[in-house]
Amino acid sequence: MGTQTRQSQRRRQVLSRERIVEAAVELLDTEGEGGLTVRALAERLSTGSGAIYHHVGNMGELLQAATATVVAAALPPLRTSTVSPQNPDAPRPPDAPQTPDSTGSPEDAIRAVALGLFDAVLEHPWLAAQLAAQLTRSPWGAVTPRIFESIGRQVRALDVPRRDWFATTSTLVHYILGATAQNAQTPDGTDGGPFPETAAERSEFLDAASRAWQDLDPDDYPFLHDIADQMREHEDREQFLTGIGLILTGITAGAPAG
Amino acid sequence: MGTQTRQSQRRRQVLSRERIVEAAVELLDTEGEGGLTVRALAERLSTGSGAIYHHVGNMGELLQAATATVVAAALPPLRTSTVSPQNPDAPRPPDAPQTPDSTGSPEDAIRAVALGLFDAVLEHPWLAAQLAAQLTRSPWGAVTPRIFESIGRQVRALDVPRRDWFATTSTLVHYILGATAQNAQTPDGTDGGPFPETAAERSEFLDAASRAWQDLDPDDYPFLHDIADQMREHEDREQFLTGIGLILTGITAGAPAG
DNA sequence: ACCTGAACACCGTTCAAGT
DNA sequence: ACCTGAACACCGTTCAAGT
Repeated sequence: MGTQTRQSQRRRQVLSRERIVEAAVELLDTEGEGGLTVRALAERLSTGSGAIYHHVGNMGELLQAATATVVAAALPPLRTSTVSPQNPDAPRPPDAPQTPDSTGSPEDAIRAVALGLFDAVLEHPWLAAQLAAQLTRSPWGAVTPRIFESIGRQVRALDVPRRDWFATTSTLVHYILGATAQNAQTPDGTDGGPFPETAAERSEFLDAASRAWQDLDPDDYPFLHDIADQMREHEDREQFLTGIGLILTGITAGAPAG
Repeated sequence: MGTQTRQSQRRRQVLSRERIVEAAVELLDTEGEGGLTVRALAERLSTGSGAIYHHVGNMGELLQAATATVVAAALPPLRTSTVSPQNPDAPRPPDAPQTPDSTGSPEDAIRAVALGLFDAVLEHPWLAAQLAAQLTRSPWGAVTPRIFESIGRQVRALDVPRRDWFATTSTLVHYILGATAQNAQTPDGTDGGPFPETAAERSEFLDAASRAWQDLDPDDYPFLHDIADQMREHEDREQFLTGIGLILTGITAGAPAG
């Protein structure tokens, strides 16, 4: 047990893809979208800029990995951790607690998944733009499948005919991503920079937007003019859940339980 | 009618914000996301890079203006022109199918608005990323209000109680933007570059994605594994309309006509 | 194998200088 | 007022050179 052989705690930890992604997330969280830079990353990891490319290959790939990491942490685990599904001969104790999935309705589980993403975006404002970017850049790869799986399982648990699974899940995922994108609350200030987000600032922000809607020509924008006050007073989270509820109603109304 | 006073067609037209935005759209259309550059723009307009900043002030502002222009062209006019129901100067893509006429039900009008955006994204692949970016950057300003107004008017025409106008419209808009974002069909190739998009390429693309889903560990991704074939065979436009229909069902089921 | 860091080919933006 | 275009302060990425 030499004294100098192990400084693993904090000093010269070997560079790895995992450590780089972790540092990238921290940088994005603290400095904003524009804060993630190969040079900044290298400095934070006490290494040269070129070293990054030995583990990551690409800035886009790094952003994708950072996004995937945060998304995975925000969603329920893929495998229920308590019991291994690979062990069919394991005897079930008669008093075994039911699995977490079976406790609530599928609707509640969908709401939980959606809120997990919603909250992740509040915690990591850069995530909204990244989710959207990833959705447009690699629609079926990268982070989307992870979200699709979490939602789709619950759709399957609803009384949705098999042929509608894909369309139904797509609708939910698209809504969640669209709604989530708008809730980044990163005002316009020339992208990047640390994020605001006190309650007072949010209120001020909505006030300004509401006034802007009210100042629009009522002949061009009669609707916006009408609901400018409704917009100012809306609550993001509540509105988000209302949307989920609307879609769930549409789903179950189309295929009533039988 | 002088011979030399008007060379407005192509030569030394005075630089203007409008002309710059127009050139930006062309550049984005032909060269892809990465093709819009102040230098490229200046060259295309036969001017210096600094001249751009006399009219636009900002790259972000320019992107916003380009997005707003294309979106406005894709949506029905804000004021109904009293006489002619048709819009003669609207540039229609050569193979664009006709959209449902707005003379029908509010539901059909909503579908028409949504399809207008859907088709605009097909025609301008860069639009998907820009819509998403604008949604996250200035959620209530820029292009969102224009879309909100078009959808909201039709929501008002449905039997939705006034207090639900905002939430209902938000839900539709969020879904439309989320679904639209995924339909950019711009594969991963290091953003920018001219876009692909033959039918064969699309099919190949979906095939690869479907195979990728099938190759996932069925213990981690049972749902994706199950619907991989459904994903491959889905038709974007039809799926998009199914989602709209689902939400419309939810809306009318929640507030039945009375 | 892993890392260094100068160098390269780009960006957006500015600004003295021209007309 | 409008435009020019060199210059500035950045980027991401590469690659000979080190260990």
